[in-house]
Amino acid sequence: MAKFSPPPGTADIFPEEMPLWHRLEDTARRIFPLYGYGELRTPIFEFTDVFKRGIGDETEVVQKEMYTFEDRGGRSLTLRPEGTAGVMRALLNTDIMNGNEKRVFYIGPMFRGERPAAGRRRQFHQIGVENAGRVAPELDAENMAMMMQYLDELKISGAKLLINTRGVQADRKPAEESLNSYFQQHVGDMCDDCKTRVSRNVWRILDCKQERCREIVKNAPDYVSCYTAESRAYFDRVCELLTSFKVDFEIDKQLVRGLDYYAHTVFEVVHPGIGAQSAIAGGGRYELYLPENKKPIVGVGFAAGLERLLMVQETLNVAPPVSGKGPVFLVSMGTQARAFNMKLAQDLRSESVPVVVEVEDKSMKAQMRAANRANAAFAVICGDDELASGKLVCKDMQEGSQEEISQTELKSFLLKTYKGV
RNA sequence: GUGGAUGUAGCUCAGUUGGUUAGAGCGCCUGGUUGUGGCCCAGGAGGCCGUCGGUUCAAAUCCGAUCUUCCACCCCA
Repeated sequence: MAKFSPPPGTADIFPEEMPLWHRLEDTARRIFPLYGYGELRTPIFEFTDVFKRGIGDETEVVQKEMYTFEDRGGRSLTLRPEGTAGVMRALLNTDIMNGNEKRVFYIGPMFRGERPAAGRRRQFHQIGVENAGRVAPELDAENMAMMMQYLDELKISGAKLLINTRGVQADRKPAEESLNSYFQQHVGDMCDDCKTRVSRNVWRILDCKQERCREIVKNAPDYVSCYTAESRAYFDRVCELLTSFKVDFEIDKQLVRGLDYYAHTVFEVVHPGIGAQSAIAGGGRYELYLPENKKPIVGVGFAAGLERLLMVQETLNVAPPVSGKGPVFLVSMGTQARAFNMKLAQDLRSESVPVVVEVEDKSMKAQMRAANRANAAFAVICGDDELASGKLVCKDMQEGSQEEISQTELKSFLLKTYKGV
């Protein structure tokens, strides 16, 4: 039991739940190409510097959540805690830095050494999208529209899109100063965490959950007014476009995201009812520096947490995908019949008909029970009589009716019902 | 990393103020006359009561430690 449980924060995903996962993945593979995106697979671990530089040395993720280890050559490697940095590392091998746009998406596990809780795992799974190489409000808006279409296809209703702007690097200094001087005045009334945030990272104070801090945040200065007119126009354009796409959104000035590389638009999709971790997808525009890269890579993208999407689908009672027709269950009475059935099974499988055979010498009753449990569509019975007459008994498990049928007739019947041939 | 709950058969859970061979439902297995499932009936298998240590004549039940799971915080998807 406990002895055989997987490491904390990880989980085995069994065949029974796989259809739900495949729906998330298949939908991504169907929707994202409509916008010109292709799937990219990058390694699950990278050189540690890719994340240190890419995500930001100061971030919580990098400081205390990474699974870092040395390989035999003494290189420092890290299990990827997010997708963007690795994707950009891969795209650097293309001509992305010359203003060429790249559109890719990825699906896979991420690793963060946090304490597990509702919607938070140490190995979790994300589907993410990156549009790299160009800067344009059109791309930001399109990215969010695509994300919302994806969620819509997954029947995720009641999700709220929150957006905000972080401006560009030059905007942040004046904005930070204005926030700083305000919070300095209220330091005494803030929670312990926020007291240190005043000097370390004022932005974090904006999304503190403590009641007393929220009161203070309410009257915080409008830092966006410190941005340049250009940055504000960029954001306004993004909002206009979203409106014209009929994508509902809400501007949330308290939305700040934890990774250093964000610039301009940031956004998050939240859904109530899955616990404290209500963000099911999030992203934004970024300027990302990789080791030995003087110029940042620009792009816009988002990632959705698959476990959280599944949680939402569960609370919304989204119907599970309809499963296909159950298999053909071959019932054998006697060893000769079983040998016959084993061969027949191979023959049918080579024609893509799903077949299950009982290999132990069990009673007919037991085999029929097994057929029922396997959700078989048909049970085909073979015993001494059938071997002698050359006619098998085929029972429709749904109808309960059965008939004698020759092997060749059976085969063409099954091909027709399973493949429509 | 901090805090709060939790841990008994494959699953969901009972187990009274510590007292003999630890229970139920579901699931599983075998039967209910010769080779027919789902319903019903009967029987059966399956637990060192998370682990280690302590208190006691006696511990699933009390105490401690540890681990797991769950939830919250920090942070994020």
